[in-house]
Amino acid sequence: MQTAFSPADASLQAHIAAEAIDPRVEALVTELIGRIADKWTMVVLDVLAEHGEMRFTRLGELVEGVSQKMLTKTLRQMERDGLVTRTVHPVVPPRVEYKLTELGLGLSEAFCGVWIWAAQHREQVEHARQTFDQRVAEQQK
Amino acid sequence: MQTAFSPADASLQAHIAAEAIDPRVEALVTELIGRIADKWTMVVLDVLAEHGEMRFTRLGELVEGVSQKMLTKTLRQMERDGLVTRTVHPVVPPRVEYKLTELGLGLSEAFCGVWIWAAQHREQVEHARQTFDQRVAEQQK
DNA sequence: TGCTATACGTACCAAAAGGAGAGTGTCAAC
DNA sequence: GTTGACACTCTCCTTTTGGTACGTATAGCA
Repeated sequence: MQTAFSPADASLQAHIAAEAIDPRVEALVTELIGRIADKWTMVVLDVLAEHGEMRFTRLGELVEGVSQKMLTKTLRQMERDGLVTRTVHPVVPPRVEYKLTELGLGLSEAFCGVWIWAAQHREQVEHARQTFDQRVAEQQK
Repeated sequence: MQTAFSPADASLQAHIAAEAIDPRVEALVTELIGRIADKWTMVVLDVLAEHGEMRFTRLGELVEGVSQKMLTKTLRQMERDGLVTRTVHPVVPPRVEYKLTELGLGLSEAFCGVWIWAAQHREQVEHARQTFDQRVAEQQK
């Protein structure tokens, strides 16, 4: 066994100082973030935050590149996590509306900081990548 | 072809209003976030932000559950993206120190909001999941 | 009698992620 | 002479992810 280094832990304690330092909190938070921070969830969150209530097909148009399968899966997951509500109108061609809950809206606001950071530092990251790749290429010569 | 809905887009324009509305910006930002927001990168970012400079093995201890393979890969990627610096001391048992750059530090701060949100709303999410699962189970009866 | 639209569900399959475990090189300590 | 520390690297193998394509129900329309 070389995987999973020793369980010495207790990190992150300073993070939310007044909040609980529950031993399982970090694991749960990590899992939550891991689940939320996949590509599609983030984009759907973003589109929904900007356009409000929306139907399935329209969402699929705005979330560029997503397949129907993934959109369905992502929306189900978000519904399960309480981030969106799914309203089915029992009409002839089915009509389903998706909308962010308060919880989802709050998350999208929390993520806003990351979006802004990414937009502002995009060039720096790209430059760093070029430099790194160049260095690696030279070492291999 | 049913995948990838029509390319009607132009979303997110309001996001960083004054900033460029470059057609490729969104794609690049999305890719950047997608890369950054994987499980290990986030945790490494967090641990490094709290403990400062650190060696490989120690990092592996604090990032609970990570395998050496994944830790190496994650760190290489972060180095490539300019988030960490890797300092090799050419001594007998190798000694390598990892440290966040300004860029990495900035990102960890941007992510802080998400951490806080996750910690604060963990119970709500768990409750939503239980409700959802129950509803699904009842529908299948 | 088809045809279309909507919001999926499902079967199949390829690619990627990621864990387990062993190997590597070097030098110092026992 | 062998063991151990460190920071990996490599191979093998399983699991997960995600894309493609097709199926489905219903009713209005031509």
